[in-house]
Amino acid sequence: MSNGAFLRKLGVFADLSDAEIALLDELTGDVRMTGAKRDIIREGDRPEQLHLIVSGWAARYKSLPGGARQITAFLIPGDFCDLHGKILGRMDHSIVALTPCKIAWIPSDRFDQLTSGHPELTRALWWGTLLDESILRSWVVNIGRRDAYERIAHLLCELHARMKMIGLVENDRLDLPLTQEELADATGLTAVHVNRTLQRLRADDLIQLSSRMLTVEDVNELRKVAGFDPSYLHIERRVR
Amino acid sequence: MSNGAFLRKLGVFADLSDAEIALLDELTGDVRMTGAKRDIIREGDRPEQLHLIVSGWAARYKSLPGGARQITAFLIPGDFCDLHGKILGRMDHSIVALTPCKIAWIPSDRFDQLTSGHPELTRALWWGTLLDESILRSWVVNIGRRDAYERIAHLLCELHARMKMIGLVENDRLDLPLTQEELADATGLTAVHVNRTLQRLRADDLIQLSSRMLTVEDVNELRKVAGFDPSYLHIERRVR
DNA sequence: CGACGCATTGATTGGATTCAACTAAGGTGG
DNA sequence: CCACCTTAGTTGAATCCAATCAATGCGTCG
Repeated sequence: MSNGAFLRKLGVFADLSDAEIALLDELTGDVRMTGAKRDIIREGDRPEQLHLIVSGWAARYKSLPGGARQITAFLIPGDFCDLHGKILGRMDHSIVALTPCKIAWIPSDRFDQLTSGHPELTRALWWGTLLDESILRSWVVNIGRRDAYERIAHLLCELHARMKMIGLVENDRLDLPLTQEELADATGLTAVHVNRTLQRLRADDLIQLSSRMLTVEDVNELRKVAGFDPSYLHIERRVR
Repeated sequence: MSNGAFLRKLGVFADLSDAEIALLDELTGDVRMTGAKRDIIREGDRPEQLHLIVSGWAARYKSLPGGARQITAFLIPGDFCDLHGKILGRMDHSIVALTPCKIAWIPSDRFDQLTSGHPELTRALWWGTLLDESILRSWVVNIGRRDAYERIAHLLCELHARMKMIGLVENDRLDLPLTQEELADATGLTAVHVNRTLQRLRADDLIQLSSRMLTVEDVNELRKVAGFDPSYLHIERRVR
């Protein structure tokens, strides 16, 4: 199934009926490839299509006048690119593919039909955007109040947990196709400092990271130094 | 009208019918006072009531083991405290009243009725949470990639624009009842450095700030140094 | 009036940036 | 198949922005 990650993610929140699952499945019929380093969506766009990551990594980012860039989210399979763009009317940031990506294109009017007729499904999608918001809050805390060492540790914990949620972690080992520059733009650091900090994390036997594969050597210890509490990811099945 | 700010804010997005406005109006019947420095909601709560700020200022925040605190949002009249808590099931952060606040308590089941029967209203509320998310993204950029001077300038621009949206700015003058420590916890700086930076902003004739009143002396110049682009606040009426 | 919260100022320290050079790996084309 | 080029990662030295530590001013409220 092409959008398995998506259904798996929504499934954490909602008990969707077979009919609703069929509807979602039908949405993701039009899947296209995007090359690495290509913008998927640009700031200012008024989305007529919704985009859902089926495979690969992407990032939301904003560019500043001086040339600096800040990444505000990493997108992995099952994540929507532009649900908020659809509802707010205009994208206030851009999204770039970090690796080659498979992306499902969903016609905007399909989405409108869906949300006007299926309140439970609407809530499930809403839930998804609120999870994004929750992650964003953790980023503010991370960048605002943690030093580089804790900060990178925390980001790695997040990505480890999220990848696990969609079934892409085995033995605490996962694909992490991010350059040090991209990690820097996400954590508000420089690539040089990210490099030195990763070396410390490796020297302290917390992680292994090379050729785009991350192994978390000691999950508990990494979470401890990061001050990572996974509850903000709302992974446990909600009582309803 | 007690919840004028709220309706004004939603009105930016949605053309609500008189019936829908009446529904919202009825929701906000139970208004209570909360004293300054009191927590309105605590991390871990499972909201049975929704809270809407009617008057006063509040802040979302997370506390870190070391005692540090990061504020992730300022809440002003018309803002919901815990919509996401309702949908996600559990609050992943706390909310504190920064001034005495009037807060509308909304029974949770009322909200469920509302969202299951009124898709247009649901979308309007969803829109509100997506606006929060958009502001959060700008905070990540702000803290991640701007220096203290630009950073505080940007925050002041945001608060100026948001207060204007709900009609609480006159002649670029507004109530800003935040201590320098609270500004520090929001910007990822220390109170000492906030103090020095505010002095620079005053010396450069960009702002006046004393005894909880902010006057923006030169909006254009302040926005320029901050790199502030208000479009992320989605203030302009959406084409629908 | 005394105490407390908040703002202010000075001196010092330190984490992260900047600038620059260099290595390693991978891809391409002659 | 190797010379060439590009991209990503690594290392060192100097610099700087913001943090830290500490003391003082000041207003206001019980």
